[in-house]
Amino acid sequence: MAEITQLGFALLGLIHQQPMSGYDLRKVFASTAMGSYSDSPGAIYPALHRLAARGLVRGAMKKSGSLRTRRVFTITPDGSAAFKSWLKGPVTRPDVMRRVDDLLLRFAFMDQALGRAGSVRFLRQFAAEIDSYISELRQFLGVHRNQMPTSGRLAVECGIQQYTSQLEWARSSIAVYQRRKRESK
Amino acid sequence: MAEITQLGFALLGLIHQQPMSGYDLRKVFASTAMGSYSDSPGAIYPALHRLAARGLVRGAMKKSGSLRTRRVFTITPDGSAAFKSWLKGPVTRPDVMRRVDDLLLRFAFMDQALGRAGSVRFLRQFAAEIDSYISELRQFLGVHRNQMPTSGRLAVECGIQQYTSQLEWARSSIAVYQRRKRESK
DNA sequence: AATGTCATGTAACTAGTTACATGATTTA
DNA sequence: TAAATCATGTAACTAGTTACATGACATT
Repeated sequence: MAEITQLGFALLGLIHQQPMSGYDLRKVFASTAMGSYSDSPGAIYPALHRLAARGLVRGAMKKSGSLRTRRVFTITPDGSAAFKSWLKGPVTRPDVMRRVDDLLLRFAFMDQALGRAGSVRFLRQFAAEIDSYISELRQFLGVHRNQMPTSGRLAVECGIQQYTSQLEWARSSIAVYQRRKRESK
Repeated sequence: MAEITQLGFALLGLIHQQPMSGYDLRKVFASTAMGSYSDSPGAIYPALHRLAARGLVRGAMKKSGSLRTRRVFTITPDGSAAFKSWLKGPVTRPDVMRRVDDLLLRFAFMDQALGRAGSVRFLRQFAAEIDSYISELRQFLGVHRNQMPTSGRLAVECGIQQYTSQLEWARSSIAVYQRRKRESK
């Protein structure tokens, strides 16, 4: 069975929060900080139908007042399980290298679906993987810095700074959860 | 005529630096900080053929010692022009929102192809666009912060920090070029 | 009456993915 | 001789893109 795409998981996550129609989902992508996903109907409707065909969501026609009938999608138990197992997946090197945005999307959904413990577990993995990738980038720079043009070197340095800022963020976010835990005692 | 993809420009940029075979290019993607591009033959060889079909690169068979004959690609004047016009393109909001990596790739090539002035022009545009996007994110957070789960809020804050670090990088990089300019006088 | 927005969808095209094929040459 | 590496390629599949179609209702 083909894998669920990032867009699929983004849809699943939003529907997990509350039932939504395709149109609602498009508006979310168009208007919130989740702008990295396409709000084009040619992407969203087929993706929703794929999720429905696997039984991860269920669509029901719903007349809302005077407007056109909408197909509102609700998550199924299977869908909820698939979503949570996606959230729980490990943070890998390729994720960190080329899909940090997707990792942050995963994290954004985490509290509600897995609770504080899940979020903290994710952040620790995230921090560890970033930390090790920063070392790799530094090493790369050390070896190649003299053969690189200035802009090439600066571009790599931008990456290092960016990951460093994300590492700090992850550590301070763990602290936020721990503070909250103490307070709730 | 269909547009050239990011992978296409990445290939064009590397070939612009020096003639290379498909195999060489794959190794670059697999071994350097340009890991965000696929090193799969099913992506690279067709992409090279597309560039060749447009006359942007030209491939020539070359026997190198004892190994299998390689097809070494060289950039053409048309290819060089297309590459430079890509480098000179504006830094847009969608670029900043979902393709910062691609922007940094563009920048990494910039020194050699456009010189210091081009790099600085790029950095100024980059900084301006990032700055305005940070404002947008802060505003979004201000409006929605109370309706968001902790992890959602933190995820947006991670984005803000990341862009802030990139903004600082851009400004200090401009300074690097200016210092160098003074020194060379 | 014309235009705009709500809402869902499809068709044609494109580029990327995985997996395999090919064959030469080098190393164990 | 078997396995690994060099080097290029193709086939089948997938999901995304742009652009269009459809029709109900709302606004001007």
